Amino acid sequence: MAAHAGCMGCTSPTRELFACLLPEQRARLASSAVPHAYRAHESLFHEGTPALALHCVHAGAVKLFRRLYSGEEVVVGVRGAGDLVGLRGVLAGIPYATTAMTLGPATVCAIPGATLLALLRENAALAVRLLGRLALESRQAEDELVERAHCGVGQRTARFLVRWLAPADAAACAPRGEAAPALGREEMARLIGTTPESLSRTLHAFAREGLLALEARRIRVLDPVALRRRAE
Amino acid sequence: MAAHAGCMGCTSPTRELFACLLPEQRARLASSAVPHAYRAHESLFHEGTPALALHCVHAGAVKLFRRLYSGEEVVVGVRGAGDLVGLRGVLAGIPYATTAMTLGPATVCAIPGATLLALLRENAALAVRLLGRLALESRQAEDELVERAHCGVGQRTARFLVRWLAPADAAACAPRGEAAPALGREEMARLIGTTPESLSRTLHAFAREGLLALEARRIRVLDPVALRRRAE
DNA sequence: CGCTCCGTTGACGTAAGTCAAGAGATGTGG
DNA sequence: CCACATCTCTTGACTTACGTCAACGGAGCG
Repeated sequence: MAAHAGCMGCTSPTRELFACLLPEQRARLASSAVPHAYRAHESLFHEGTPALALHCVHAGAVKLFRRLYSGEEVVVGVRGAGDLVGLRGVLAGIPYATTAMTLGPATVCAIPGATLLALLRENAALAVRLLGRLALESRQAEDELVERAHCGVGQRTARFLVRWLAPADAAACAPRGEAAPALGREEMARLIGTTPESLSRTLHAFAREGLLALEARRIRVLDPVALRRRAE
Repeated sequence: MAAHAGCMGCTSPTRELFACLLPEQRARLASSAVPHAYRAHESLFHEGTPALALHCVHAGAVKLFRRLYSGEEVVVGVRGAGDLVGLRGVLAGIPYATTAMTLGPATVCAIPGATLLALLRENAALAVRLLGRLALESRQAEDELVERAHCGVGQRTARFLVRWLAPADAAACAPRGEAAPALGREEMARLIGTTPESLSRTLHAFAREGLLALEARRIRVLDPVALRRRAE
């Protein structure tokens, strides 16, 4: 158990989620949930493979994407500390629809699907909470769709930067304090749903307007208010 | 009960979903699930309002959309016979994120959220099935996102026509046999995520290639194979 | 007959992807 | 420490797919 102190850390932003467990159940969860420190660009699971585990992101960030026949990857979402990854597949008993890959160093707990389903059968409150999470997941996908459909690259970029660099709700979640990993242009572009070239132009346009400072690999926000307004 | 024969019809494509109910439970469902015949362009519920009921589409088609500040609507999905609408809001206890509106005449059952949640508490099997549906909903949104992100208007149009006009799985679901309602260009364009002008051009391009015949308000598929290939 | 509405078509504008070349970085071996 | 190779980023020129605007045409209807 002591060995899994880190995993109870895993349940830290997720603590509320598992707060409804009985001590015995919590122990069971702790003993089978295996926390793992990933390095950058490691994958948690692959599109199309059976959903064996639910992943709780403790620290770091994870991108979810599908690979098209053409080989290019379409990112459908990014998850950070406190988020669950792979919930849908586990709950519905269907294969993962996306590949999950860390964007930087990350700590992630893997909760075996069987364990989760067992807990879920015993504890209705947990079921309700997970349901809420699944609903959130569905909503996020929809939001993402609307955003891509309607917003231009500029707006999407601004929105991304706000979410990525701003510990907006830093007040609430302490572990989010960690600096977001510096991304390459290629990767950042994919997360936003554009190309490195277009991203570069957009970024420099923002810099010219005094919103950002571009230094080496680092992006510093100079005018958060204007940036947020740009994100609408 | 006899009055609700139509509603057990409502559970017809959905029959499998509610097959797990005990007779007593099924009776309870039947007595509170109210089937209603909608006319074209009536709304089932509105974005932002509390999710009071789960809607089962018995016949017809329903579009789900959000309205932007600008006033334009973004369609995030279309549901047909056998599909559930509004599941997410009811299960998660959050307001509807979209407005649901019939595309043509439609028969839809409204199951009060309270009734559903009560049944759900008693019947774990039902919970699991609904969960699967919610997972499906989440996946559909993701699919839609990938499609919009990657495919051009031509491909999306072809894909839409295949889904809309082809009783592809007509074998399985009999009630789907009904002709899809003829849509105006404006509406069809929105469903595809484009403009009436672009749609018109695309449609006529398809017609020139011999894939379609455009007669008055009706679109007839001349070469289903080629059309499907065009949809990838 | 003339109205309005919808669909069609053309001309044009624009955002963003593509291609290609250059400019910094970063790293490696001599 | 420099020379060289590699890689990422940036920039410019070009292309393309669509959206936008506007005019036109036909169908339905009073």
